[in-house]
Amino acid sequence: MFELNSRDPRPIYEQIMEQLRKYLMTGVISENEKLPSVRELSQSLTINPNTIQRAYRELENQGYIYSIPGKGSFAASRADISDQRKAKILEEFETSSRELLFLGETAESLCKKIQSFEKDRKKM
Amino acid sequence: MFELNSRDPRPIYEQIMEQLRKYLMTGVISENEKLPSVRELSQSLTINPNTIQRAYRELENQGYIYSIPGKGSFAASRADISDQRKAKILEEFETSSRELLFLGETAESLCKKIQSFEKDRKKM
DNA sequence: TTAACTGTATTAAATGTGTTGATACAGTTA
DNA sequence: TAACTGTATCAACACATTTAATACAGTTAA
Repeated sequence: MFELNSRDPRPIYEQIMEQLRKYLMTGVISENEKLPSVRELSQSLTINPNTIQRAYRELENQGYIYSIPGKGSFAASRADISDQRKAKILEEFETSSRELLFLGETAESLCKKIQSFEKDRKKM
Repeated sequence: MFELNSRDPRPIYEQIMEQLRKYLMTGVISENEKLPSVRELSQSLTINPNTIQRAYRELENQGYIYSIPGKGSFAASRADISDQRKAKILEEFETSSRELLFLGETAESLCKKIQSFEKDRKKM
């Protein structure tokens, strides 16, 4: 389910966070679904449990997952994702949009891309 | 002109890169305009010249600026920005757009934002 | 030509972050 | 009770970032 890319310069815990977000968005993981345990995932990826723990802790802070001691970690509902996290994504959206416009992309071409992203979502 | 934010967790050289890109996009710095020299900027920011040098080196690799030994560093034209850099920005745009759609934003609301960004540009 | 600028390169040391490893404690479940 | 869960802590190591001190070469103006 989870995979690591040794060429990726980002920290391992960030790679895991990104993959889990992606699985949530694409429906590979559903709301309230149980995630692999810290130890289980650390064994299957051959990395230290502390690294998984860090990824899970930050994902919980951002509202993507919730953990119950003794039971496990679970995917949260998208309504639980923190406003702080949403604000950060909006900022990335604004920054990249403005730079693409600066580079010559038109508003129309960017809007078309967004509409095609939306179509991808509806296929699920 | 340039400022550092000690609360910003990003490396200093990245903060400088982001500010220069922003100044280029907003027209604060024009094409072929001379930038502060490595030593000058390092003194005004009270940081090591090597850190400025690194920011300038990477900005040059991405095509945002060009340097002439003995003369100085200058803002490049937007046409010189590397395709690799453009591809990276497009990727950030796609990632943030898809996640915002997942979080409930509509394609229409995102397109409206882009159109307002475009209006901001035309005011310059 | 000299002096004072420019960019660039190199090496070493200090610091912070990411990661590992080992260990421990408490709650849950069969 | 045994085997799971999450969580916490500490020490050690690797690596990236930053500083510091120099050095060299091209440009420019006095």
